[in-house]
Amino acid sequence: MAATIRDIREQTGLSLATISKYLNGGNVLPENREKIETAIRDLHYEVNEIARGLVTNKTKTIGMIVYDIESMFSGVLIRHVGDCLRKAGYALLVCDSCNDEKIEADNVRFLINKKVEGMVVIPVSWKEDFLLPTREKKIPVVLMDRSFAVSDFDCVKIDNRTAALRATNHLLGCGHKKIAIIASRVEYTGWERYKGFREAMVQAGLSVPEEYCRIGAHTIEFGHDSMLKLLELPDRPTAVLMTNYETSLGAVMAVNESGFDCPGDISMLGFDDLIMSHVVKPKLCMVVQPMKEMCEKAVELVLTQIDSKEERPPIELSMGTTLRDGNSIKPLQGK
Amino acid sequence: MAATIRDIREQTGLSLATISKYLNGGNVLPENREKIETAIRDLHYEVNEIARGLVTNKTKTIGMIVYDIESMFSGVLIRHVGDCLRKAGYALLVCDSCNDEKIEADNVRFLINKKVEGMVVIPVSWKEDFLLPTREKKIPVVLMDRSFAVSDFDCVKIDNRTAALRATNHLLGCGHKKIAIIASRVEYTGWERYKGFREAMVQAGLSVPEEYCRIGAHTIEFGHDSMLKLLELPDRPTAVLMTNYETSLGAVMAVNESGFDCPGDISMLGFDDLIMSHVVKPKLCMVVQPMKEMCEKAVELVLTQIDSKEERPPIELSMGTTLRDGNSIKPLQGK
DNA sequence: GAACAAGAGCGTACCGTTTCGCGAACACGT
DNA sequence: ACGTGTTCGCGAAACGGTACGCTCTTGTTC
Repeated sequence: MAATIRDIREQTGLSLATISKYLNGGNVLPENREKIETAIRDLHYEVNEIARGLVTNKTKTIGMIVYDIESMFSGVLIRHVGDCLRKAGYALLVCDSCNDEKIEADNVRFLINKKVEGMVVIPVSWKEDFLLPTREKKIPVVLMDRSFAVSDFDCVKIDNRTAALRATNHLLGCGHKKIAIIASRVEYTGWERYKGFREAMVQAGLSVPEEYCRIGAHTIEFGHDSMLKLLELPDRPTAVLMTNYETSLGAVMAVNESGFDCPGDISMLGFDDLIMSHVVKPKLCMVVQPMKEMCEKAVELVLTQIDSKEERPPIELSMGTTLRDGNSIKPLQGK
Repeated sequence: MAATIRDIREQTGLSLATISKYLNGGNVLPENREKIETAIRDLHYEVNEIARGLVTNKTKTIGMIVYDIESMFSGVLIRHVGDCLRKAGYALLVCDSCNDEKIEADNVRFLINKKVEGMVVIPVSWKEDFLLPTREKKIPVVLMDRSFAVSDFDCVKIDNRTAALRATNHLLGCGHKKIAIIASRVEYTGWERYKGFREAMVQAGLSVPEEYCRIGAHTIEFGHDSMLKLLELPDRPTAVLMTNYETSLGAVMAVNESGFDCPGDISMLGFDDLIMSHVVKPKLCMVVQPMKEMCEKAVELVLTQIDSKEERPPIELSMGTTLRDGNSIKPLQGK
């Protein structure tokens, strides 16, 4: 059906090798170049990437595994990573882990089977075991947003500790002392943010009651429940720091449903602005990540790994964050 | 590096043909089956889908083009389509049109170049021109959510007219008479929903002032602006019907920022529930689509098109919707 | 026991590219 | 006129599978 390189040979009288050379940007005589180009036009020829892939052993495809494709956070990352890759001539194969470690491990095998040349992964699991198969096959991997305690993989993320520390300091600066935190237990990210929070509190000479620390799942539900529990405490906190997108969302939900007023009754500071900060009232003060830049870096890392054959130690990129103002924080006359 | 079918031949002493037959589920002698299986285990053999694709001319890949990957609506659809395809042994290549017709057209060409066997498309354009290349190559296409005025493609969507009509009747049933609508101008979907709305109003013997009809872009911004304008009218509507996800989101935003109260000052009825109806206060009453079922149908349609070689007239599937209760509608003592 | 059918295995051509080694043609300086 | 170097083209062998048509075993039936 479709024209092949052989059809071009027929029409031009040249050899396969010459035509192939032309297709790959090699030098051919102007006269032959002409012939080939008209033949391509006449026959509507397009190179068959499958056949090319068979011999070059390259698929020009990168796999991306996201923890939850329904999350807007994933969506934004997918868009930017896809854009960058497209510019570099690569395609993106997206897999959704549905927040499930088993599916995540399946995804890795699936992508290997699809012969992707590299992977960008926002992991669900706490351990890197599920990525082991990529090591066997020497497939470059770049983690995003989340990394592991001891990691052997390239990673692009934000400086979680500092971000949380500064966010907490902001609350402290507004006069808050009774600050609660909602964080995720499972991975490094949540843990680092939690540490940043504790550090700021210790520096301020404040102690944090057990019941102010809600460490749990990375879900809207957990954020929701945690916030409700916090609001029910006899000694309510005056401010809450939510350390990821999902729990921020859930917490906002809970406050809106509870009848409490933000910032009147409780101040809030969230993480990971997406459209959310606009849709909720009042506008949420948030820690925002440079998502586009992170994606550019991630793509850069995975492509350089592909290009250079030598091993190199893993690179961990820590990007800065900014604190975006809102009016979800009430200044307290302190001390 | 990786083991090939030829390595298996070495170890087993069988021929390529026999091994290939085994791999494709053919019958081989139990004794040979045994040999092949141990060889596969020993050598960690995995079939090379690229090579297989070259000869069978099949990639076992479906392309999906979504209008905006940052929209949760897209995310949900991607997840379900991906799930269904995976079960059928197909991979999903996702492309993001960024609400841009030019990018959309590029995406079609890109997917054709990637030799996908079929496409699932949530279009941005109002015309089907950009899909013409798929016709030339005889690549099956299924549209989702949005179709064209005169369409030559399979399509899975909801019964937009009825959905809007019933939603409007619900508002009317609550005693509302001054009902405004925010709809998208561009495609069939928005137009049908608008027609359903008009129909219900006419049936109720009510006229709709010009300034109550906000027909425009399919964006959060348009929803936001429209709602603000409606709230500023000297003769404010008592209820607003938002006919898609983005404008619903924008409208909610606007009300929250404006200081008006919902449902006290204004009642709202939205379209396309995603997590949104929980995160906003009060809980939004919404028209919800059977998204999972729609995806199952879409995949079914595209796969049957692939399997059967004969042409058949396009199938347009119209699914029913349900009206999900909330408390964003204030009952009026009418008449 | 011959005729025949069914089942299994085998060779080999092919899918559409790239790549490698080699040779032809040409230009140049001496 | 000759060696030298450069440029460009060619033939053929991969790459890793599938599939067609043939042969060779078996087992069954009369």
